[in-house]
Amino acid sequence: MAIIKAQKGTKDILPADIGLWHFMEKTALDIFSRYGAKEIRTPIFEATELFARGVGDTTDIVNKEMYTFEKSERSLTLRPENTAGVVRSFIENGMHRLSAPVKLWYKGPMFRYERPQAGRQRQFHQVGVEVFGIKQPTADAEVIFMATNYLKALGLNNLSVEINSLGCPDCREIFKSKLKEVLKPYLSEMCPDCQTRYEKNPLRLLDCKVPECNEIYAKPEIQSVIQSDFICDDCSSHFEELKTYLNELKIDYSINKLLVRGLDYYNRTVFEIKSNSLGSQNAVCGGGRYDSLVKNLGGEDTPAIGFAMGMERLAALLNEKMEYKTHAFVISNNSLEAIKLTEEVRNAGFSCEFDLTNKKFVKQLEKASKVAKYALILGEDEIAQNKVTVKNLETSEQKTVNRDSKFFI
RNA sequence: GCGCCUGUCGUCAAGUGGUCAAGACCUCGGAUUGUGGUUCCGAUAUGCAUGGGUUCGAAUCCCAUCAGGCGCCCCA
Repeated sequence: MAIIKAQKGTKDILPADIGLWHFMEKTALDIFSRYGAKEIRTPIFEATELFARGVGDTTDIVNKEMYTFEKSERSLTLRPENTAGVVRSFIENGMHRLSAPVKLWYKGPMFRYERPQAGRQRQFHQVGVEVFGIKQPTADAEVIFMATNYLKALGLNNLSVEINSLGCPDCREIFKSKLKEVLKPYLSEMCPDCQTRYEKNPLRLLDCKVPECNEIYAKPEIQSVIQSDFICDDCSSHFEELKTYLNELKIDYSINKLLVRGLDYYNRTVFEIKSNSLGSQNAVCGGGRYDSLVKNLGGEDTPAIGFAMGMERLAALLNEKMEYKTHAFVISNNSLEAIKLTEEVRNAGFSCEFDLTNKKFVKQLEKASKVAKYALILGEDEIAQNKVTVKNLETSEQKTVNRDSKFFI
């Protein structure tokens, strides 16, 4: 009979890798807590409309990548990202009445119907942070600190931070129309993708990889528009203040004027953190400010900023195996005594196992050396004297001690 | 949705039309009569993703399907 396999783009996280995931999750709790962030867990599925209104119905994520299904005449969707869900919960639970800022973090699976490739799955995991209620750039800085400190705590150093400001809706519209105007004469020479982007999201034109397009965009009159500081005075001073904080705190970053991001809700600050050892899906973190999303979803007008990180991509960079070893393995040909001692050690708070099949001494020791740090040898002599021989399986040191002493620590 | 590549034991892998489909690791059994990870012996694919086709003969050639990898698009 044919076996049933995991679905395309989904993966098991096996015991051999789970240590790494526990490490990422524990570090998230540890680091984000230092900033006063609290974990929130929202449902895996939400009303489809939440994503259409929240993420934006012109985005690819909403247009072609959602897992949507009908149940009891409702249209439901497996969350493709978690900002919309967290915002929904923020509004629904009246969190705007909590003392600002409200700092939330989350981790969990997300679902996007895409062609899988390196660093991209259909079910993948994100860990992210959202900070609500602060319009000042101090929040932008703090969110970027949270991201960089988390990555540092994981032991990831060779990552580059890129930032940009998209401006507010007003100044962005002016920039968009300027850009479209200067590009209009070349529209017919651009690649088909760029022609649709020209209408849909002109800002995205700029990081096209087709050589012909790049030639066009390299023209002086177009570069002068791209490189111009189009953002208004308020947006500009917000961005300058953020840069001051990053400079003073010695965060290594660069400004990428082409950094746009694909979700509709961003304004002002956007940022990405990239690795150069991940192939083409190289962003481990993406985030930005979304000051109008809470209001657009029906809540009180509340500024907000956040980020999300792809945990599979982090795991790919953290290639160390963190396999758990059992603390102790009891070796004895007396099953009853082995059970008793094993339970004693477990009750003292340590992981412990014994050979359930009562194999020969040598086999038990061999098994112990594979799975445990210590062997607790309980032979005829030890039982008779109420003792146990404790052997360190890495150093081979061993000593025989009284059974009731704290030998296992 | 598009392009390129791949699919042999749990894992890595040899084999490119004609002996019983190498080998290694893992796993399991045994030997060495209480000391392993670093000894020795043995077991483990009538099967080469699946379904068709070509051929006297196919894991090896062809087609389709499925799955995987990489890239485009997009994104974490």
